Amino acid sequence: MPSGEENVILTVDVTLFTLQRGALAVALQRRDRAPFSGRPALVGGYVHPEEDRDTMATALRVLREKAGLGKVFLEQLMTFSGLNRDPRGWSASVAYYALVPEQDLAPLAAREILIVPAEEARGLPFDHDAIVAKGVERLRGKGSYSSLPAFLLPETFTLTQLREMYEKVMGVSLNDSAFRRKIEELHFVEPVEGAYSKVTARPARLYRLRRPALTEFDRRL
Amino acid sequence: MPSGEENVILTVDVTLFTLQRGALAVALQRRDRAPFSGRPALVGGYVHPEEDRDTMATALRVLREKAGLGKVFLEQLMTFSGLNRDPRGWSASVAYYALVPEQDLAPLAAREILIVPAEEARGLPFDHDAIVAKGVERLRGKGSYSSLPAFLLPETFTLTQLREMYEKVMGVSLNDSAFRRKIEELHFVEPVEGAYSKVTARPARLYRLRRPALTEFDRRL
DNA sequence: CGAATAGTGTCTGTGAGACAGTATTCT
DNA sequence: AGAATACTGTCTCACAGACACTATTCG
Repeated sequence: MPSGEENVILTVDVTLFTLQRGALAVALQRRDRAPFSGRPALVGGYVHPEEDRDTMATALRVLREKAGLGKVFLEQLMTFSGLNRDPRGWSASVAYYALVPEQDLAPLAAREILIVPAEEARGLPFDHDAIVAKGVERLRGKGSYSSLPAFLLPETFTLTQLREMYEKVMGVSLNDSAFRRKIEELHFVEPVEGAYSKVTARPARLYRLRRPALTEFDRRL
Repeated sequence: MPSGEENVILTVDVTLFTLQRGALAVALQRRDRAPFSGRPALVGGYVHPEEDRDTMATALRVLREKAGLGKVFLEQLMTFSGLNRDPRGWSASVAYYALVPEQDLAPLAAREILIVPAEEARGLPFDHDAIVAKGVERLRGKGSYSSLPAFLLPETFTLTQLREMYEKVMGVSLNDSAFRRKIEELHFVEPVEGAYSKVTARPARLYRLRRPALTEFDRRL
């Protein structure tokens, strides 16, 4: 029998991304217990083996219990581990990232959760700085060849909103007509019959994702 | 104090990729203990917290102890977890994948390790089928926009060898002159001064990676 | 010399950026 | 009408595939 697998702490940490004032932001929750009690950190918690089907279930439960969030886009990022990341001892944290449209953030208000711009999420406890950095990196990378940025938008959106979201996530500016062409060709979104957004001078057609899950493209947007 | 984190099994599993007879293959090791004793499975083992700095160290140790391998390309894939993947109970396995040139496989011979084509690695115990599938997926995906396939080649290689490796990993055929142009532009490899491979009719210039680590490209190869 | 493979030069089609031009709504 | 934003059409340039052509070695 192997000897050394006792006393390993297994947790899940979620980097919850959203948009705030037009910039990519992450949710930080003030910790209510030691270690680092009172300090803002990623939303996370212990894996409960008797309750959680797997770590994805842990992430969903943590989002529900600690942030009041139900359906969100959630994907595993990577696992961070080692002796020094948690003062309680050797630990492994399976990190996830979630994408939540700004409109769906209402449940967070009651829960001591701050939304801070992604670049300002520094000096966090544990190795949460590294987790956030990795999440941003993944978001930028995968954003350019997948429907990922669309999950930061409400269910229906205009092509201008979609382009602007890609621009914010990828940190570049995109040519409008080329963008429309590519969206047309990739057809991972479809127009909602007869639905128009009326917030701008000329009403714009509303689109929605054709599939509820992430779509990856052959080429970059 | 939280209640449910005891008795969680934490392991590491490594999908060791190599090339055999021109096709992508994985290393499987006959298990020497329960569960699934005697069945071929991925190379893996328990995390030893008092010995392993982190799970990457576990992977390196397991490769050293069980496969006799030292320096190999190693990257985290993702973590697989849940109640049903291991008959011993709720477990989490941090999966890694390794790339080893065919020439470096000598140490495996003495160790009950089989090399089987990636598509034939089916019916493995635990959820190792899923881990292999995810590894192949990652390899194919990342191979097209990074120097990843080069890590399956010996230290120096010809451009024809490099192209063929990309073709095998990505499962497509590439235009030779276009490939050479892109390699030139991306310059993640450099010619070795005065070194030529003499295995073909006309000797070919030998190249090596400019950086020992993975390089990601802006565009696809 | 011919076979075989390495490596180069050039043509062409496709697709992306640029940007002008048209459409629709509001004040 | 004019502003503002949505959307479309077209020009051009760059790049990738195709492929012919040259280079070098061996038998």
